[in-house]
Amino acid sequence: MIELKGGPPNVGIILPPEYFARPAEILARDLVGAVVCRRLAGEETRHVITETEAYLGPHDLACHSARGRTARTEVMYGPPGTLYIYLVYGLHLMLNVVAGPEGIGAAVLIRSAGAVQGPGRLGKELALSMDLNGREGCALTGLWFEQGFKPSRIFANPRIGVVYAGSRWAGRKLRFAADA
DNA sequence: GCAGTGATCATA
DNA sequence: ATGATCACTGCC
Repeated sequence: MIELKGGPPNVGIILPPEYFARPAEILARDLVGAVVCRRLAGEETRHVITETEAYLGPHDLACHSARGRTARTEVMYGPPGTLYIYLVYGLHLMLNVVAGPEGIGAAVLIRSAGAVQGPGRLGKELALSMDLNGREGCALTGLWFEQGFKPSRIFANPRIGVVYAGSRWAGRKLRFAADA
């Protein structure tokens, strides 16, 4: 487990798959302040993650895996650290990482990073494509995560766009954002 | 405020 | 095969 202590921040250390092998609720909180990195055509870009959401598994009615294991949700059941990408509203590709423990179908949605606010815009900024779906987040894939900074303050609020899940789940504070 | 856009999933 | 439903955004 990687821990940020006092002193100079350890930027540039790639988060290994084991890092993601924790409950989504914990992981989502810890990923705020981490860095999402992309390499495309030889160019590397980095954005500090500012907003995430946790999707806990089949018991979480807002989670895709609550509808069972399907062709789309299959990758959520894969190893932690796997990228889960999907299209919403016919337009926007969402970036998620599978959380642990393996096999329960939990993931963390990366909503905002750097100056880019909103998961759809982030998908565009990172030039996501469906062939990243199911791949491990690592340098070879061209999309990975690095250790970043510990935000001074993190807010927890209800997730966006999940009212259909009912108040019990829509109301839970599973969305995490850094102090702006 | 709401139209656009297309994969996905349930119903048949 | 058909139709409703979206982890949203941008322009009215």
